[in-house]
This record gives sequence, structure tokens and C-alpha cells, in this order.
Amino acid sequence: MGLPVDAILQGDCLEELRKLPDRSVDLVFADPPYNLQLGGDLLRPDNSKVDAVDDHWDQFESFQAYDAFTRDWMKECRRVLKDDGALWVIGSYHNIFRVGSVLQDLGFWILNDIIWRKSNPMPNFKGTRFTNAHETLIWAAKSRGGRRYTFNYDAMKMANDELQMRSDWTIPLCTGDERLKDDAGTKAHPTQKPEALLARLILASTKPGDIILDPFFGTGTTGAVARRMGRKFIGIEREAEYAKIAKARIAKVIPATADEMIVTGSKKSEPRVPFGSLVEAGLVRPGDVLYCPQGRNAARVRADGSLVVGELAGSIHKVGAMVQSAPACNGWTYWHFKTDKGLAPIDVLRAKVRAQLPG
Amino acid sequence: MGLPVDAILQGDCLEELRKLPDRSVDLVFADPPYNLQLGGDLLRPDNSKVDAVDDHWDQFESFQAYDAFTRDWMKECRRVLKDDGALWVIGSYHNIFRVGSVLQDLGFWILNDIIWRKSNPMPNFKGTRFTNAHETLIWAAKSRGGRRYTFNYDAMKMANDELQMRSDWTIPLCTGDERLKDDAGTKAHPTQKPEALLARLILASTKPGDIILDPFFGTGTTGAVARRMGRKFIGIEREAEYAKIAKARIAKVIPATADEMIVTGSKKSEPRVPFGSLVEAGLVRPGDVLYCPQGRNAARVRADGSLVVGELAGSIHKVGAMVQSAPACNGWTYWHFKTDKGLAPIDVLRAKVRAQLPG
DNA sequence: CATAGTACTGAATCTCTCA
DNA sequence: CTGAGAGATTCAGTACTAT
Repeated sequence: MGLPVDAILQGDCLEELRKLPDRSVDLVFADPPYNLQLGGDLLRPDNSKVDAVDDHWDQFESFQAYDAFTRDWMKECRRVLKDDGALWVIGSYHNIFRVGSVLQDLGFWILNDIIWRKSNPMPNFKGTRFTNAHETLIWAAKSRGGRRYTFNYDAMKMANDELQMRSDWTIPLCTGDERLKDDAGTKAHPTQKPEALLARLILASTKPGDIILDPFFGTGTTGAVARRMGRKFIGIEREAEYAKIAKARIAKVIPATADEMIVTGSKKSEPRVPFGSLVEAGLVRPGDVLYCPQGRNAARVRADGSLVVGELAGSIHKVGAMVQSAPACNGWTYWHFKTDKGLAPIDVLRAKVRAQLPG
Repeated sequence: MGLPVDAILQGDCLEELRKLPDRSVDLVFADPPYNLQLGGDLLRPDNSKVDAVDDHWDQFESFQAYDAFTRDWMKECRRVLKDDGALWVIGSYHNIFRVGSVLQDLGFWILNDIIWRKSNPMPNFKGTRFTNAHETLIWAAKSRGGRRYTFNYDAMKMANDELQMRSDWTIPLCTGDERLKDDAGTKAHPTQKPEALLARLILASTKPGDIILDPFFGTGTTGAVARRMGRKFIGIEREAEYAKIAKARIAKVIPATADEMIVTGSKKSEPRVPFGSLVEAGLVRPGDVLYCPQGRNAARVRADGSLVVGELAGSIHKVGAMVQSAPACNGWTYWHFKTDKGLAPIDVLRAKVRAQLPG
């Protein structure tokens, strides 16, 4: 079966999820309903309806029902996820502890919990509690120790003025022009999420062209941001009205070109260059001497790219570690060669070689 | 049976709890084991080893075992709590979802989840995830619609410069003189909490003279702060060594008189706004062009907030410095965007975002 | 004595590839 | 599957030493 990409599937979340093939999407973003007292929305595992909640026992019953509902959609999402895929869920204290527990029980492996710190939350009018100024997102890999999830660490660091991005994100509520209104001018959806929130998590955890599944699509924030950022989406939404609004909204979005979506890449993704190839290329010659940053230790280069210091011999990394008595060492930044202007790290020479590589 | 007030009960948490009478304490603060599941050693970039929390008391066989443990101690705490009492629990993503679910299942009614936002967290050394920069506290009443819990709304508002106290609290880690050391100068307890955290929640949710129970007393932060703030405490701690340290610590505390109960206001400085967040917010778009003051140099914006000029790429500051061949550059004042009235510095956009931020 | 520089540390689920 | 080797990776703050 083909995958319905860049499409909104109007229908029941579970039914539509079941139609999707195994291991077919890269990311799931879910903003599930969390009204635990919503009798009409929640069914017990035996499909009986949950009544209004007022005493302790009923409350427990409704948690059970919510857990079952959560387990159902989340299990399907897990099936549909690729092995190197990941899940994001957002919620508040009403539901996030249920959601987090179920997610762990299903085998997802939590990577971070992220705090959406609202810069302009609604105050607590009655003065009975603290201003509820945040929501919680959970970011989880499909399984522990499975295939590696996507995390664009360097792009995130860049987006945060060259400091590691933290687990608390300060982002305003969705208001103003961004907030969708119906014809009467009232908000089209009660819990529309800000595009900035989706933009950050999509930039962090997907690559251009990735497929993002949103089983509670609402008015399509996920789809709009995915398209704007050169990603693909699949949205599931039960309410025809929301689906219609989402479709119109997304149609207006101009997709980014691949060129616009290039971000700061990691060093890990750069092609490997063995030190020996610098010797082969003549950038370093057998017999040359390399120095540690302060110039105290000196090593001699051999024709095969190994270094020699006294009795010690081995790779640039191994010898670097040995002369420092350190458990490990990055030889590329540790060893230096002499230039007119002083010592320069051999990493400079590696960069020269990389610049000439194809692709 | 008399209540052992201002005392440390050395023994197993459950056994000691069972000795306490029903409905006898006003508040429970619990800092249970987090059930971290660490891999091997973790080295920093400078090759020093991270001192991990690998103590035996943090080891559990499974989530099920952890849930059962949680249910046991929490059930007893609920019994011991007065009907107008409340519970605070602290945890991280490793355990807080389990804890929150169990708490709801037992009939506790969540009032807020509070984020302890660490101003100086440990970084993620390997660049694999977001910096884990917060912990979560749950504040819950004994039951829904039961007798009214204590919340000192005005004291909290006063402590927050006349603004409603929010659900995210920025507080530094416990370091320096406050951190208890053993004779060898190493930390006495691996997870000592800052007194400022306890001070805020005690001020918010107890009255002078109230009794605070801490079933995982450790080195007695709860007791020390309770005493300092004119509250009473009961601490339970299994390890004799911790109990001993706690006892000595608390003995040194001078209880405050009522008029000394002043809360230190939070230091405010201008919040940092990364350039990347302007891109997320849509104030600048990937592909947009920025100009130097005279309009000669032009740079293209990428989705992660980095700039590109020819072969050069990096932050607004770095690229600004490079195009000028200067050692440093303030990108906020150097780079400009086009408006109807000519060029304007991007600092203008930053001011817009800052105007919306919380302190 | 003041200032600059070095060392150390904090509840952390912390690499990837190829043989 | 495991093991070995290449090589990538940190922020805020305190305490102490050197100049």
C-alpha cells in the first residue's frame, strides 16, 4: 500500500492508523486530548462509556479508560514508526504522567522531557494555585539501544547562540495573526500550538524530506510547519471542520527549497580522512616532527601514518593519549606542525584534504 | 501515640511510616530515588570522569518494581496526612511519570506541576540530547474537593516582585558552602537539594508551626529549612551516616521569628534571546538576506539561525567578525534587515521578543 | 591586595563503525 | 554478537594558585 504523504486522513485516529504500513514514518508528533472528564470521548477497554467523574472510584475508572485510549493510539504509532524514528507527545499535568508511563511501558525510550515555558500564560484568576505557565513534551526513541535517532545537535546549538539547547524552551502562546479564527472571529481550535514550538522540534529531530505523522492533527500546525521546513506530513483528524481548515491553511504555505533547509552539520557526518592519507598526499612527510600544543612533546611521523615518541608508537590518537597518560585523545587537535606563524593543528591539513574530496 | 516532632527516625521508610498515626502531618515532601538507568562511565571532553549516582538505593529491577515501591510509601504518606494536607514529590523524567500516575491512582489531586529550572545544570557532554536542565515537582492535595489545602498566594506574589508566581522556578544547584562535605572534602550526599527550593515550597504551602514529613530525609535539607522557617519536621532516613549529618546540620539552624520570614527576590537580568528563536518565531525567515550597516556585505539566514556569506557560515557574531576581519563582532547591531524606511538592525526584532518574555 | 588563570564539579538513562 | 579503534564532546560557578 502506498503511503498517503502530505495528506489529511479524515476519520477516527485508531482506524486510520491501522491502515498505515509498518515502519514507514520518521517522526510522530502527538497532541492528544487530555480532558479526563470528557465522557463522550473516552471509552473503557470494553467500549462502555465512562460517566461523569465525581468520586474517587469513578476518577480511577476514568484514568483507566484514558490509559487504555493512550495505549491504543500509541501502540499503533510505534508500529508505524521506522526503527530509527522518534515520538514527541505534548501534555499538561492532567495527562502527561499517564502518557509518560504508558510510553515507557510500551518500550519507548525517553530521550528528554522538554518544558514549553510560556512567555505569556493565562494568569490564575482566583489566586488558588501557581500560574500554570508551561506544558511538557516528551521526546522518545522507538526503543532503548535501537537504531540511532536523529538529533541535529549542532543546528540546535547554533539556534541557541552557540550554547547547548536546554530542556526548557521559552516560546509565546499562539496568538495574533497566527491564531486561526472562524468566520465569526472566534478561535477555530481551542488548543492551537505555536508554530515556533513545532519548528524547533522538527529542526531538532528530523532531516529534510522526512515524514512526520500527527494522529491528532487539529488545524494542522504540524503540517504547515513541516511543509514550510521541507518535510512531509500525514495528518489524521476526526472533525471534518478542523480538517477543512487545516487543508486550506497548508495550501497557503510555501515549501522551503532544499537549499534553504541546509543547517549547521556535525563533524561526525564529515567524511573520514585517515592521517595516513595526509602522508600519501605529501602534506606531511615521513620523518616530520609533530608537537603537542605547548610544544613540549614531540613525535616523528612514519610513512604509514603512525607516530613515534621514544619507545611508543601507534596512531596519532593512541600516541597522543599515551604521552598525556589520558584515557583518550583526539590526535587531530592535539598534534601540531610548525609554520611561519607558530604551531598549527594537523586538523588544518585534514580540512584541506576534505575540501578536495568529491561530493 | 505521640508524634515524634523535630526528630529523625532512622530506619526503613515504610516501617517508620507505619508507626505514625493517621491524619497527623500538614505536608509531605518526598525526594525518592529516581531510578536512573546509567550505562558505563561518562567522560567529559577534558577526560575527567563524571561522579555518577550509582548508589545501591537507586537500583530497581523494573518499572513494575519501582511502581510498587512508589505505591507503598505514598499510600502510607496519604494515610498520615491531614485531610487539608498536601504532598510534594520531586523527580526527573526517569521516574516522575511513574510517580505522577501512582499519585493520581491513589486519589491525590494534582494542584500544579512545578519546574525547577536549573540555572547551572551539567551539560550534555556527548552532544546526544538536549541539556537536561530541569527537574519536576508535583504538588497535590490529599483528595479532590476535600478540605481546603494551604496556599499563601500573597506571600508568593510578594516574593515574585508583585507578579503571580509561575509554575517554573529558576534556582541554582546546591553548590559552594551550602553543599555538605565529609571530612575528606567530598560531597556528603549525591543529590542534596538547594535550600531555596524547599524554602519556596514551604513558604507557599504551609503555615508557621505546621508539621512537614520527609520520608527520604537524606542530609536533612527539609528539616533545616523547616526549622529556619518556624515549621516542624519529621524525617525518615535509612542510612545512619546521612541521619547523623542531618542531625548536626539542623542543630546549627536558628529558627526564624515570624518577622524574619522574608523571601529573597529573584535577581533579574535581561533574558538572553538567541537569534535562532527569531527564525522560529517567523520574524526572520530562512533564506532572508541581512546586510552590514552600509549595505555592502550581505548574508543569508539559515533555518537554525546561522548566517552564510560565500563559503563562510556560523553565528551572527562569528560571521560578522569574519567579514570584517575583526576579532569579534556584536551581530545584533552589525546585521540589518530591509524595511520600508531603509535598513534597521536586527536588535529591533530582539527587543520585540524580549518585551513578551517573563522575568 | 587585586586580578588573572587553572582546576574542579553538578540526579546523566551521553558514540559510531568496522572487523 | 563483541571488541577495538577512531575521534567527537561542556556550561556556570566556585575554589584555589600564580602573578
